[in-house]
Amino acid sequence: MRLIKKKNSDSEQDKPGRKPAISEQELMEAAVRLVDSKRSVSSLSLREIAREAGIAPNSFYRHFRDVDELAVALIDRAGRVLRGTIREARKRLESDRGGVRSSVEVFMEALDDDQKYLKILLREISIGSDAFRNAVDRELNYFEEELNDELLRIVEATGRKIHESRVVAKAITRLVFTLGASAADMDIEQRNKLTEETVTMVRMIIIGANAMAGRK
Amino acid sequence: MRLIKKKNSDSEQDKPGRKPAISEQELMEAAVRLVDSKRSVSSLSLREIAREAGIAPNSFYRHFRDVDELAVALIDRAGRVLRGTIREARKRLESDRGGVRSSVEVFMEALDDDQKYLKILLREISIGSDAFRNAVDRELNYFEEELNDELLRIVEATGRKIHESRVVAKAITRLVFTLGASAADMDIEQRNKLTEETVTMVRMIIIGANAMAGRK
DNA sequence: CGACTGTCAATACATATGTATATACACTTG
DNA sequence: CAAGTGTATATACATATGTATTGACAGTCG
Repeated sequence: MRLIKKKNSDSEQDKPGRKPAISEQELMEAAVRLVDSKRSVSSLSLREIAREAGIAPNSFYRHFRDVDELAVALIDRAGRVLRGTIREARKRLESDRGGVRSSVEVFMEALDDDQKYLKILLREISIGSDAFRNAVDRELNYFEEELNDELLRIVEATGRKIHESRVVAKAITRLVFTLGASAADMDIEQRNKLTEETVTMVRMIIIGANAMAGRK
Repeated sequence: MRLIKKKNSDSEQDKPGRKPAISEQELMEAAVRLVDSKRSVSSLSLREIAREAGIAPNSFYRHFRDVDELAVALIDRAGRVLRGTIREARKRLESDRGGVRSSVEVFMEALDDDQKYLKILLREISIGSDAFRNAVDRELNYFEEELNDELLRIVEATGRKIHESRVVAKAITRLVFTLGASAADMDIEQRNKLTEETVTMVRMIIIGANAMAGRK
């Protein structure tokens, strides 16, 4: 006998009889709330999410066909957040010296900022449905491509050479993502240490790639 | 009204009234059989595993308290396989030139050899209970340490210097594991390409670390 | 106004899960 | 042989899950 009605006029309303007491957004947030260090999105049950969101189990279907569909939507959202992060990191990468550190820092900070979204993306790489994995893969490749572009730009700008820029981009991407994922549950101190290490690793790769280009 | 009895006299028998129609081994294998590209060990249900193993659900308890306990046992087993792989890779790493490639190859081959075990370890890093994650972490650190030892040995032997060998070991470990995990579901051609890339990446890191040590 | 439409809740059901209890069997040991 | 022990089974139960059905309500449009 619930008579509570909740209006949300902040999103688009186009169709006729439309009165969403809850939005996809809110459902996604409910799911995010349930994802902690030991639970993956795809392991959540429909009823669980509905419960957390305060709606009847069946109402879930009005918004998503599946939990998986919700999950993909989450990844897409995380992707958007990530792109913002990339844009920021790119800016800071312009100069070679010091650029690496602050780029990595941007990424690590993003783990806190838009909090869970990025964490989720990082962690759920290995699990979940095909659709899910594909969504994550898309984001990873996007990151890789962006990084590659940036490397090529730097090469052109500085006149320095680089060996197999695509492989360099891939190595850096995988490393940063992997380490970022494990950083998600760390305290500040540990994370700072990890950030330092990551910076060193990235430098090693870049310097190594330069050296290999030189020798050739 | 099952009267089928299965004897297995191949394992140890110490306690008095002992007649395990099924062994922990077989239970673990049943679980492995159920783990495909989209299912993690920890997502399997007790009943599912029991069904696959051909025993009653309750019989599961005679061997493991939990599915998680089974999972940890699996990781331990994977660890043992991994250590064998490391030992092999180490041998081939002795010489710097060509050693990297064949070491990486050993690792990639191990993905097929003892098949699922390594795959499972690689994939389940991000999911599962704390006990599970700890078990995986232990193996990762072990690998890292071994690699570090080897790097130091090479440094001493060749007189070449290396910058922050621990970080180098960590970078290589994470990279190889991450890429190995994604290689698990690839066809031969793709995997060969990935192996090449991985070799290049590892070389970049080592050369970069050498260069950084030189500059210092 | 009345018809329509999209959103939600309530109820219900078949199925799956973890586990408690009780029991049958086989083997060891005295 | 009788007792004890470990292994396995069958049955049962409370609970959780995905989803089908039905109906209530609020907005929109004619």
